[in-house]
Amino acid sequence: MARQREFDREKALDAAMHLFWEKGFEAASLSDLTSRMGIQRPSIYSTFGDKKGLFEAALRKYTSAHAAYVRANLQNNSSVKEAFRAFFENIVAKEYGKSPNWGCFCINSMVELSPHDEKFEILTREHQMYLSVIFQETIERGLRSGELESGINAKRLAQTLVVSLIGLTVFMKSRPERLFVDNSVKEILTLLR
Amino acid sequence: MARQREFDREKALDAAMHLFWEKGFEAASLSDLTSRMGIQRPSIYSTFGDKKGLFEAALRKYTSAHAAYVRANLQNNSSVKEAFRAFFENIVAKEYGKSPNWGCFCINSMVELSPHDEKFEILTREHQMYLSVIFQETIERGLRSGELESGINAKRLAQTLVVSLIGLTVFMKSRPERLFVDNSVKEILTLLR
DNA sequence: GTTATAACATACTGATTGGTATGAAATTAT
DNA sequence: ATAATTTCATACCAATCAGTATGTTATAAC
Repeated sequence: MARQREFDREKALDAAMHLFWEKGFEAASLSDLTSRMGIQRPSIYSTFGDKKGLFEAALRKYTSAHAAYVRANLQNNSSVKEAFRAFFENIVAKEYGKSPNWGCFCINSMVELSPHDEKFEILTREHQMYLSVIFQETIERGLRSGELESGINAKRLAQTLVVSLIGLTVFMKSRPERLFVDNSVKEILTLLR
Repeated sequence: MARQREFDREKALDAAMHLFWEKGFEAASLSDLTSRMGIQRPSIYSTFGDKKGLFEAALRKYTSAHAAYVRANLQNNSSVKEAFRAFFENIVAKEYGKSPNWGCFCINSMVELSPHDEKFEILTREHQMYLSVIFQETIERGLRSGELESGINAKRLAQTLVVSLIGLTVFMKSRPERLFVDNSVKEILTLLR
């Protein structure tokens, strides 16, 4: 018994996600958002509450898609070492393919908002914890199959790979020589022995 | 033949540095800055040009102090392995000591500004390159003394430690369980064999 | 003491910020 | 068709933004 919505909520949210990803929370203005989302200001407020609410919805959309991407990538390959190698090299290749490099929306948000807003501190941390679990399960698969040495501490190594991934992603935002990054990936992967 | 400046340029710059460190470039307003620096708006503009100029001066002050800190820390210890262990553990302990955790000003700036401003892309990248050189020199000292295995690639390992340090610093902003970070540090340090 | 110069504090600028009030248009139940 | 309801576009709000114009105050050269 009312007028039907004219815009696609998910498409609009996707546009907001990309803008926040590029610019961060502060630098993305409502004017930017309305033009990129293709909707008017009151539609944003009625649908997402306020700017922070929209940001949170966008970040949640990103993290769930990102987790699915990581999971699919690591399950893709029967060899665990090869899976991690391809995963890291893909990320490097992808980031060097586009210019400029916006990095990871979740990591960007961790840097910008975590110390100022507990909600985002938790949200961004939990995503990294989730990635760590995916990594750990993959490593444990390699232990079971005998591909990895039994002396490996799966949890500890998974945590280290998460930290390394964050470091790589952030550092690539400053566009260092690719050799620097490639070297680091090689060295990190030696931990999978 | 003119009135003398009433404020201490370095003290004012130091206050600006800490505000930008906490809030980032966008979120730190001129009103914030004037009140924290203890000077008036025109003094900022006459001394530092504009907001970006002030930010750049603050970041340069930070990076040079940070580089000196890192250098001093690693030269402090005759054992290279011990020096890196103490260095990483100090950083972790320091970050967990204070709440909230503002991370590293240079890394924060890399995330916020590098993709949007080439000047800061270069400035932040060069600082990481400089840290990498310090790390490399320290590793080479360990190779010469025989403390480290001769098979180690000093440059590659130094680059990896830089990436790991970035990852740790960023991740700690989300205040993960300390065990997570401690585990990562232990695992990373196994690369120094 | 006079004059030139630079730093000072105050107050202001136009533009932009996040957020909202208002009324028209559209849809469905009755 | 009418009434009820929700979305829409437009226009607006006070507050804040980065940056500056202006006039006063202090200093140094002469």
